[in-house]
Amino acid sequence: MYICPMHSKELLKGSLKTIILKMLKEHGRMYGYEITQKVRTLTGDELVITEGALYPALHKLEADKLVQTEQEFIGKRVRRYYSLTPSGELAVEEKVSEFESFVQMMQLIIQPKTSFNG
Amino acid sequence: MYICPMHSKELLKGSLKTIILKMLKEHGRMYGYEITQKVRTLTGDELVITEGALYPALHKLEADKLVQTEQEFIGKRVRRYYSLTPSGELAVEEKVSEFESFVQMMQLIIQPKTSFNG
DNA sequence: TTATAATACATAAGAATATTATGTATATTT
DNA sequence: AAATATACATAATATTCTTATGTATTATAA
Repeated sequence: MYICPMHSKELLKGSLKTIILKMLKEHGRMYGYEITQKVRTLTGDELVITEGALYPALHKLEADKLVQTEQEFIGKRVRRYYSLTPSGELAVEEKVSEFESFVQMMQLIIQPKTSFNG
Repeated sequence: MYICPMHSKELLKGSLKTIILKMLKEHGRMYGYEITQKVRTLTGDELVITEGALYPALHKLEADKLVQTEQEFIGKRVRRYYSLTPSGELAVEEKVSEFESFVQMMQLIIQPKTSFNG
């Protein structure tokens, strides 16, 4: 299985943790694979988070105590659930508003106001 | 002179070339330092492009033939003007619409539609 | 007039974060 | 039985920033 994701993956850089935290905020506890699938369906298969990006990001968030984990066994298969810590709850809001600020700044550059269509 | 830029510089990653190309598109030919200053004033000192990011990005764009340069001397000081090549003209549109697609995808994640406020 | 700040370029070391590839193993579908 | 999907993980590599440093000219303020 290999699906070509969005054209510019570069833009994902710096937004992945925001995405993960927001998904956990919205859906409560989730496991890694579940996050990638939810993001895919949410974005109509446009945004595909690779495992090589996802798991290191989750581990980093855990090391930073923004998420906490609990293991479960589904049959013999291990599943690692992630959920927000109190710090994580705060971090989501920060990250999301940072992103929104950034988009607003980008709009200033991308959609410059002229005397005609300003 | 050292001004603290936006909180999350991570987000810049992947957008810098888009910014540069769009600035050249809007303002015609520009030199590096001019780009940083224009971006700063445009964004109310929020987005500060550092030299260590700017010049390598410009050199990369030149190597990729998206921009072309001409040197000028202002007194004894060299100034290197950049402008879009035909490929660069195409690339701006691509990059900008990629960015806009990305933002739309992020909105799907960040502002999920509920049955109440959807 | 002289020190400081602004202008204007450049590059190197290091950090962060992604891609791509690989590995392991279980469960489900064809 | 084979292929695909589920579910984790990590290593090598690439990209792209930050931070720091370097050089040099011009303008401004003390």
